[in-house]
Amino acid sequence: MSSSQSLAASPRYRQIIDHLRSDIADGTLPAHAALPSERVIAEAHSVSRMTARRALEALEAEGLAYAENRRGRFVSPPRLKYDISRTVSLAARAQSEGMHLDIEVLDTREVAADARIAAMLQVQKGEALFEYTRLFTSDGHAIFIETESIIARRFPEMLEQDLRQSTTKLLEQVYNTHARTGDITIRMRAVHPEEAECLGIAANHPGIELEQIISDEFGMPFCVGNQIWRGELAAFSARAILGQ
Amino acid sequence: MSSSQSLAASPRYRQIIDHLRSDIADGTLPAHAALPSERVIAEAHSVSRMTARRALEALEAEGLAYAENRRGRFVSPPRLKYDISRTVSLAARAQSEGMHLDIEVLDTREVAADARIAAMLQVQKGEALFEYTRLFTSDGHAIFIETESIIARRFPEMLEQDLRQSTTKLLEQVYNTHARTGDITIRMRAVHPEEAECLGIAANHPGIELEQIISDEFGMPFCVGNQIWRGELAAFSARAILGQ
DNA sequence: TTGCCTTTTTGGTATATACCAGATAGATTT
DNA sequence: AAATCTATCTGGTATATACCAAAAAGGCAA
Repeated sequence: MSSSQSLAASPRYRQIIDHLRSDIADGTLPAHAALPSERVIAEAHSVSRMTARRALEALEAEGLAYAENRRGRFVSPPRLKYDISRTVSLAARAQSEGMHLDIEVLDTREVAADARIAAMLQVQKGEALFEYTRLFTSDGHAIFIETESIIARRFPEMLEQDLRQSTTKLLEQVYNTHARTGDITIRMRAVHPEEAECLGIAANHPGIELEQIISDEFGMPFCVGNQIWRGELAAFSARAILGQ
Repeated sequence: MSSSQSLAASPRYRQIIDHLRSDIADGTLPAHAALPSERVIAEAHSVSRMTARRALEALEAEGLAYAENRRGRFVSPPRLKYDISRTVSLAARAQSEGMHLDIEVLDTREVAADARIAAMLQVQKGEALFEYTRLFTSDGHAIFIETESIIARRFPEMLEQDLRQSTTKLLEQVYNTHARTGDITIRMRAVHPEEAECLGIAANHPGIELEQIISDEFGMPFCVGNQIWRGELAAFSARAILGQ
């Protein structure tokens, strides 16, 4: 068909995007509502399924929708605001703001520090570490996966504790270690296939990785945390104070 | 062909990803080198062009490659580190780290504040603002676009200044206004088609939006900045101090 | 050297088709 | 009521094809 999309008309997949975007904006499609399936859109707009798919994938890239594997696509809820300059423990803060965060422990293990983590924690390579991976959900919807690595000799029996709570609080109450600084790095990347499975979303979903090194009141780092967020759900805020 | 991809073998497009990823990791394909084109990959791996495309798009999502419109796909360079808790002016800091940032002024204009920006700047809706949009590049490669809005009556003749420099410095030297705090919000979203054109990349490219409200030593906000970064090029760092 | 034109290459858009595999809902059986 | 089966829905993977438009490269003429 040689007449399609001619004369500077916007591409058909973009017209579909605009249509769906306005349905989301005006509330016709509320948060977590199912978007029409690829086949339904293809039929309704008289395009091929691949074109419908392109439109839906663009909405995902914009952060307006997310896909659950072979289940369908859904409208993204509002983003969760995370103030990185005031909180190490997100769980505690979310609860104080009326939001409920659930924590599920996916895995716990004891490992030897590799070069990268050893440098961050200022210990020898090979130092024994406790690691645990946890899934944070709200309202039944996965938000991010976190893996923390702590120095084993400093926190004996740590893995026997109940890890379904703020570890900052746990380390304070049980081990008398107080978090004082967090050095944070944020970058964008796609979620790996395994992470996507935990999060219940499609592989290659855009995500934000947040890594933090937590140190005590003496400046000694004792914990490295690595979070991978569903990109469309995160909003990080911080306050910079400019000495000079 | 019913035998393809059976028996838990990974999908063919993922095999192509792995192949290219290792070429990037071991330096066979250095930063900014052209990746093989869709047609070349299709031929080399005996897959259809669409499958080759899926692999390349996944590499983009991972942040390992970027596409320039109808020009080809290229290997991403290392990320630019931006310490948000110590700098408002990225340009000055980048230069001090031996990196050269070029600034190009895309547009300047005088507008009336809309409700959103008025609230951020604590002025009446309709207040006159100066706005300018600038493109930041390094080594000929676009990194992010920034639009700043400042209160016009506080900075007369601002648009007649040379905007190809750190505005923090400019406001200090010309108007004796000192930036003291920056309230920053970071979130992931795709770049809009117009932004993509400025950045010289394909539409829907994953990006990171950084918004900051800059206030003076009296706590009065005087500037709102909005940056949209090519997601694969950004790494934001911050230090949180936990005052309990 | 400069400017122009043509050819080639590149990704962008779009269709039509096919089969697979996980998820789900409804009907049926126990 | 609980378990199971089954048809149907979903997106996931994959092929083959077509034409378009921007970009780049090469050749040619002024």
